[in-house]
Amino acid sequence: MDAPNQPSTKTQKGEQTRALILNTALEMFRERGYENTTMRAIAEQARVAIGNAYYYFASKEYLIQAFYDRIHEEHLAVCLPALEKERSLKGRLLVTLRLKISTLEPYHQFAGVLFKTAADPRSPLNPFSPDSDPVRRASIDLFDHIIERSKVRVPKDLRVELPYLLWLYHMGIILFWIHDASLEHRRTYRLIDITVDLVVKLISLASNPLARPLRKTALRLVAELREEGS
Amino acid sequence: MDAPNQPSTKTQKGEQTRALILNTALEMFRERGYENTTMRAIAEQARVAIGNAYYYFASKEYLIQAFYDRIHEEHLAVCLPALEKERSLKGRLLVTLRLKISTLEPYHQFAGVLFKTAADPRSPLNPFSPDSDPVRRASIDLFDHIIERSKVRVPKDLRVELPYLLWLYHMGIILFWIHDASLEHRRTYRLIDITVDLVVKLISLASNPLARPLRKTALRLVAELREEGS
DNA sequence: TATCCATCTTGAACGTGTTCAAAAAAATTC
DNA sequence: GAATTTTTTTGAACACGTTCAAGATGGATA
Repeated sequence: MDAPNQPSTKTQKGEQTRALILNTALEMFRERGYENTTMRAIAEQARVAIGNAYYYFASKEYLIQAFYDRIHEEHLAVCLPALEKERSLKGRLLVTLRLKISTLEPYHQFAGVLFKTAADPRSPLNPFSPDSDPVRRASIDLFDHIIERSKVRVPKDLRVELPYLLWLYHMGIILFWIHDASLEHRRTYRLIDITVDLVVKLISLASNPLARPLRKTALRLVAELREEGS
Repeated sequence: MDAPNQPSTKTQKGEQTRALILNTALEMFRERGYENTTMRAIAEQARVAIGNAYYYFASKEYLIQAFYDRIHEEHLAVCLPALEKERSLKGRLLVTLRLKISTLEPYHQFAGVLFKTAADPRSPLNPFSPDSDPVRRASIDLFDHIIERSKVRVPKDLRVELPYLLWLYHMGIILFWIHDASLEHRRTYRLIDITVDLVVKLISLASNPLARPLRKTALRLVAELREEGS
């Protein structure tokens, strides 16, 4: 059995074929959308037998998993340099979220399917599922980095949970963007502006010593909800 | 063209066939799950041609739409009587949410698919889509009724938005329940207990005259997000 | 070089959701 | 009650995602 995200390719040639299929698929998804791109069409375009696509990707959905990985890479590539110039938490969050949306931009119509499958608790694409673990961790790490190198100081208990909470918040923004039919997704950018402001103020409030009991209660709730099973 | 929720049945016999197919489908969904129930199997069990099922339900997904309607009816049937004995907002919310979860109980494994398709912005099953309008309205009305006949007094501006906000909150609870793998979904019931308490306190806080500016800002944000398009 | 074996590739075949032209049944009109 | 129109019912046919037994490839071993 292979590790979920380490596809079964032991050869350089295999790696090439895998990349070829994935690139072809993503390009076609971007151009025609997910539903309108058949596995047969992908295989044909990549000049490969249909069974071969299934050798590298267990199902059509698994191509989306690979999409997650790529989006995260692209986002990092533009986001990290931009973050160098920002020290305030507010500025850092703004930059990160705006660039996330612009990175996703070419895939907007495709993104619907993305969250459709992601919402199924039994789907491997569910952002909370084990299969998504690596990307999720990497994504949460980015928010950790955002806080770490900003000027804000937050209490330890909150500091620990904050990256995860910000990641959740950022998922909420993406969910909104998916449903956002406004021109150039202006409403999403507006939502980012407004809520980043709110979030930063809220963090500031929650960091106040007077808010300690309330913060403890809230964090206990969060911790409980994150627990698994039983 | 037919109204989305008024299925194309002009005859009493048609209505019967429609009901037969729907009942057969829901029973099979409950017993074997959604994916494991094929349209062919439904048609066979209902002793009907497969094309006939498609005459009444545009797609397999539309059977879920009908499921929404039925769940809401069943919920009302147990909820309204129980609400007669409760006058506090807290008690009324607790009763409503607990009974909602217990009504959904038999369909837990099926519910995953439900939200999977519901999350797709282009799907007619999206709770925000026009096709879902009637059920959504009815569901929001229930929360209106909960507030109206409780003892609480809230400012007009909040009062107007509150049913919708509580409906959103209740959707969040259902989302959690879908992912809840704990025994008898204890964690969901616990979440209800904790968050109902929070929500009631929050409403109380927000109703305080001192909170007026903050409340206005928050409500403006909500109103803006509810807006459609452009 | 010849043999071997893991890796990669193939495409026919299966079951699925869905469509549609045609037939049957029922309702309406004359 | 016959003719006509509307509504309902039928099932073969289509395209899709997916599976799998069989074959091809190419590097390691002898």
